[in-house]
Amino acid sequence: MRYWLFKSEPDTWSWDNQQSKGDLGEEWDGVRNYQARNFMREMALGDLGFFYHSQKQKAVVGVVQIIAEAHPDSTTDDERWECVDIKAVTSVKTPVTLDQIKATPELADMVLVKNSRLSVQPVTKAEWDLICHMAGLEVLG
DNA sequence: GCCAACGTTGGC
DNA sequence: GCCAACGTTGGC
Repeated sequence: MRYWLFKSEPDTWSWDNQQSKGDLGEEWDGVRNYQARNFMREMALGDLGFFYHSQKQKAVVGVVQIIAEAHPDSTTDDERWECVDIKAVTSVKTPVTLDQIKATPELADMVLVKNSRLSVQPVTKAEWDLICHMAGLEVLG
């Protein structure tokens, strides 16, 4: 079991949008970055991830699960680009903001902090557990 | 709205 | 294979 973080601009695709898809989930399409794509190729069915709102809110707002491993991105004919499907699992009780993450020494090495432009990124088990705790969630996975 | 950081593209 | 130019992202 590995852990991930998916970043989205809420104006483009929000947590509400994601939740409205229910258990059917949705393709995490549109990624045009090799690093992000490579992480998606590493994802396994059942892996969990955080759903992060960039821009205005800048906070972890939900938990998602991988429901389909990497496959061609239906929004392009360019076969380089692949994506996974994810579904919403649960909303956080309390959003965990970027400010909080930055202010937490144990989270200072997160990719979210170190490489703020990467839209799909790995999260360590320790980071996962701590953020779940900060979000008011039972630790999942 | 600005700008820094970063990734990609294309010419050489 | 290098590097300048360009486009995009995301925090501020």
